[in-house]
Amino acid sequence: MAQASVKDVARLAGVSVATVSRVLNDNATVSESNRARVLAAVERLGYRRNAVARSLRTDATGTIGLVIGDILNPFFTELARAVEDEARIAGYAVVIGNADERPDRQDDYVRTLLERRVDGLLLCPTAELTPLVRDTVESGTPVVFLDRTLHGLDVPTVRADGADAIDELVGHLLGLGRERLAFVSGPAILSTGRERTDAFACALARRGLPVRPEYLEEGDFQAASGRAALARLLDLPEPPDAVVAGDNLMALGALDEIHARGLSIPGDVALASYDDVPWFLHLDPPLTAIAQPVQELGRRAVRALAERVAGREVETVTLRARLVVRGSCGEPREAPRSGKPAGPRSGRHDEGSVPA
Amino acid sequence: MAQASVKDVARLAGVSVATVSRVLNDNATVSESNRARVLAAVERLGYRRNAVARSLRTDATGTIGLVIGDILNPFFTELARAVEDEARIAGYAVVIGNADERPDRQDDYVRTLLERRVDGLLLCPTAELTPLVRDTVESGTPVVFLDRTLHGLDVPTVRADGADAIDELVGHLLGLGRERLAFVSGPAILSTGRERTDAFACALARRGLPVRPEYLEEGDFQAASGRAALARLLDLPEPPDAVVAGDNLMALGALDEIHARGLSIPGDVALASYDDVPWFLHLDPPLTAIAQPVQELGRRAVRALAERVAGREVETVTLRARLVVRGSCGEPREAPRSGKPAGPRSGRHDEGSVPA
DNA sequence: GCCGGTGATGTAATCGTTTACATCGCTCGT
DNA sequence: ACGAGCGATGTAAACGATTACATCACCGGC
Repeated sequence: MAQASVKDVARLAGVSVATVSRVLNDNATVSESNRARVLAAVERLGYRRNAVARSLRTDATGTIGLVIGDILNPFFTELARAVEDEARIAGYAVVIGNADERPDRQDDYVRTLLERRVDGLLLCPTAELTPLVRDTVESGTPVVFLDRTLHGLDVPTVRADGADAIDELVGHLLGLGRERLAFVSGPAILSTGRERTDAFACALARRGLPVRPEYLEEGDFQAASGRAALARLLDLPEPPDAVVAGDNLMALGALDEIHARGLSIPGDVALASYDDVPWFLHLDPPLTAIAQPVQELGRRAVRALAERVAGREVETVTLRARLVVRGSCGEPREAPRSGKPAGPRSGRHDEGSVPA
Repeated sequence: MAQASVKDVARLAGVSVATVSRVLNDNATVSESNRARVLAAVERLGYRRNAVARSLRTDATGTIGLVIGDILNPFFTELARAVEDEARIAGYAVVIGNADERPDRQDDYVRTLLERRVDGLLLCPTAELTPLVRDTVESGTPVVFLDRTLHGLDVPTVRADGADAIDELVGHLLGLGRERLAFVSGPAILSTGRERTDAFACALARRGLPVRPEYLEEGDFQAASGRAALARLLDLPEPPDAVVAGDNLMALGALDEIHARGLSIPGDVALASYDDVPWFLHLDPPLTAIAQPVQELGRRAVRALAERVAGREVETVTLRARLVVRGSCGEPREAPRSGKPAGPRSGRHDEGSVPA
């Protein structure tokens, strides 16, 4: 079932391939009658333009590569969706790669994406700056970093800054009477890991409070590490009365450990998370979280990349994350949607209820 | 910053382009000395093979297209990840498209994927069979359906059958004393929607129980519809005492409505979901769910597609979903490991292939 | 009536590979 | 010593599009 080519169309329409190409790209004047015949021939043959050949000639594939850190992390998933959406609007197809937080995998993807001549690359760089990434950006390939950045490299980056939100969160916790705040951070080698930790420490320092080192746990942005961190924190002689997780997966792990110990949120310990994911709202109590403007992040990244592809310079974009207060730190201030007032409530903390 | 081409490499190595190509594809005999020089030249120039030109010549892109139903649905996300993983192993890159459950969007993607000459297509077809999809499969393009199927078209499909699991779930609920079981189904036009509903009705019928039409709500696999369905169910003069949601998003909506009314799970109403997602485990109580072998689904789909690309015929693959009992229907049985062989519960997601 | 201009079209080169085929030395068997 | 056979290499033709350039017909102004 050989696909028809321009040649076949040309023959059937009784014109030259040049004319066919012209009507296909309508970038030159073609007589109305010929245009009609070509279109008819295209229709008849079910002709579909071969983007591969076209790309070879035009040196543009209409494709961008997206390499994300961990496809199982809802944050990246949502990001991928946003990128996908905006790319579609901009006329790009997206080839996606999951680095799984491993530099070698990241490089594998970067390599095949370059071989495939993507027009540009959206990269959530892994911890280390690999030689390949350095070469790539230095060779002039359009690259934009997303979510994370890498120092020492002049690459436009689209990211969200959560320092203010973290500060606000710390204020919120202290305002609710919490006194022993702990933070479960991501890996310090990742920009997103370090920044959040710093912001937390800063927020405490700014208020003249000490940063107790035993309240600073380092995880790896995965659920298991969050759980382990919580276990250590709760085993402390003087456990924290509030915990902030550095990302949504570690919050999940934290939640686990807290449940496993039969502790209540926020009664025994307050919990909040960096990253907001849809189902945080459906937890009991709903989780207070710092929401990144994920959609906007994706959009801006694609737009920035498109600019780079067009040869224009772009600035780094820094958006702001914002605090979303729910019930998991105590004293929720959002009034619930009205429904039937609560029926019988069991005395235990684990019954489904929206805070009154 | 023009990329080096085979020609440049050939010149630098003092050989012909044919020789360069031969060492690059090591499919013919090349003298050791020449091979070394070519490799050296490749290194020196930082030569990267142009996959576009290569594809044009070889008529293979090493790329597959994946069009999923809704990228925000964790089920599809996980599926995409599995596909991505397996594709990587098989040496394929994945171009992903999010149909957002809209036939026109699906077709948009199919079209550009075909233009880009993907070697094959993995498709979670939307409700309707569009002419484009029909033409595509009839024209001989390798296509494999994933998760869902479309009647009247001879396309191999990789999917999971949940009928047994649903039957088991119904048994479980009845065993716990629930008497009024409701089901929130997906759209009947989707194979996955209809099948689950049928299985539910069947499970009741098989036990001689009536299927009360007011306990059969139809949603659209989105959270909002789940919530609305629950609202209607709970407003019934005689509301159900157990609800099964047809997918994870509708379960989310259901959860919402139940919480909003201050009802307790499983005290006031039992809740279970088709689809298992990681955080169900972290709800309080953890949600009983039917887990699809998502990883395996993705793997098998890619393998099937690879076979089709290689020109071989493949059979439809039907895996089995399995029930995961947690606490949301009452009487949580922790530690399901040993003891009662009540149901032959395979330990892993990855098991239970059933030929069509 | 001639000539330059203009608009429509065709011819052919080109993008960077792969690969069929031709070529060229060698070696080996007789 | 000679041709067959073989291994290594090169030449050039594809693949299917786009596009610079040439061509051609025709028109109107002088």
